Amino acid sequence: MQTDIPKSKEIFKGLVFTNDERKIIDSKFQIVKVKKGDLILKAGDVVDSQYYILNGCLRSYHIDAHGKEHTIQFGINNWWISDYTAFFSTSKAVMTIEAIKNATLYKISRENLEDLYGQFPTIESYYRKKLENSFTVYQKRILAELSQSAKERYVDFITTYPEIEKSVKNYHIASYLGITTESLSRIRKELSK
Amino acid sequence: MQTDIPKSKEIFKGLVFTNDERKIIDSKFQIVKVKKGDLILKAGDVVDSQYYILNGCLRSYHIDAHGKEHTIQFGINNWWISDYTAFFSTSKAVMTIEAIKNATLYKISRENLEDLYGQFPTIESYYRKKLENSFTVYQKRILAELSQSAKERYVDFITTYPEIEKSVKNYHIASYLGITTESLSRIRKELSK
DNA sequence: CGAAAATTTGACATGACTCAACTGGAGTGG
DNA sequence: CCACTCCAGTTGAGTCATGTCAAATTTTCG
Repeated sequence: MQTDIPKSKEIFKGLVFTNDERKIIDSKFQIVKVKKGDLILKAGDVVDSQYYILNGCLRSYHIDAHGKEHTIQFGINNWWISDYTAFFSTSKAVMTIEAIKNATLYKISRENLEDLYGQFPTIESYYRKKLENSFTVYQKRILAELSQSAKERYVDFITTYPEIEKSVKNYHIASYLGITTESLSRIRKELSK
Repeated sequence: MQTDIPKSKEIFKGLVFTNDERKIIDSKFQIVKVKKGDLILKAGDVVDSQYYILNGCLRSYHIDAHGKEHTIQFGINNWWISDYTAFFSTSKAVMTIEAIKNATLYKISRENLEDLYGQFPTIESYYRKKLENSFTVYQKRILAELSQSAKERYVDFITTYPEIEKSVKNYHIASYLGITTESLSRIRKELSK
């Protein structure tokens, strides 16, 4: 039975709960299995959930005015993914989230999450830390875009996220770095020397 | 007397407190006056405070490996400023914060802030919202850097932040947009036609 | 195996950078 | 009140990184 899987042990690894507490927490999450190519969220959708990634690989991307895709985030084991901008402001999604590989997710709604915040302060501070971390990661990315060449950013990417590199296509990486696949190809050729 | 200024009325405009509560809150903030050119934080410093800007204008910037400055944030009336990456992780500052104009700030230490969190849940959620907003702003900026030309980003900047444009030099804006002053000058010439 | 998808390559275009020189204004001091 | 300096902004010429478009090649996978 799916409901017997102790999701809280996966998700909140550092936190301590009693068995009864774990039952409550686990009941707030819903297992979602997606296949490669599936979209779990489309631009324009109402966003009322976020997703913990048990396994698999996903990416969230934005399609700009010229129809080009820009990857904002990849997600693998143990990461979270959603359109947070829309999730926070209860506005419509500007991002699309796609499974790059088959994946198993634990979905939680805003409502259930707020329930957990109320009952478990440690969960609220877990999410706060997560948000603070994401903020820091975003700031680093802004600085990287302002100060580094495409080549430097690519090298940083593959050294920082070797696990992600294994799971995604080069054109996904290009769309994360903000360059064309052709440019990425030339950078890779340069580096292989 | 400085301590009689009701800081909480400025800072937490939407929130309701009793007079006694306001006294407690106000006591956690310290008034700091800075002159144009002053640095309130330098890269390498320990960061244990954040600042509410009552008036004036500041910017936070990072100096990269080639010695170039990249402005991460401007701050004017009613905004907050700090090196949040360092503040959150209690690590050393990577940002420098400079007063662009004389300014009056309300400073709060991490310790005092955590006190307030404990006593006033509405303050904790005020800061959560603030963080969520900043996250959203950063995401927009990442997407702008990935998908827009320097000219488009400049136009966005001056329409989104007309108040800031008034207070800062063009070379500050250039360092925010990630372009040289020469390029910005050419963009402005183009637009003036 | 064969078709579709992903990547690479080539030729050329372009936006932004670099460096150096110049302009115009805002003080400042003789 | 002029000469001087400093600072911000502008302009010009040449360069470079990355983009565009088209075609060739390689990889993936049904």
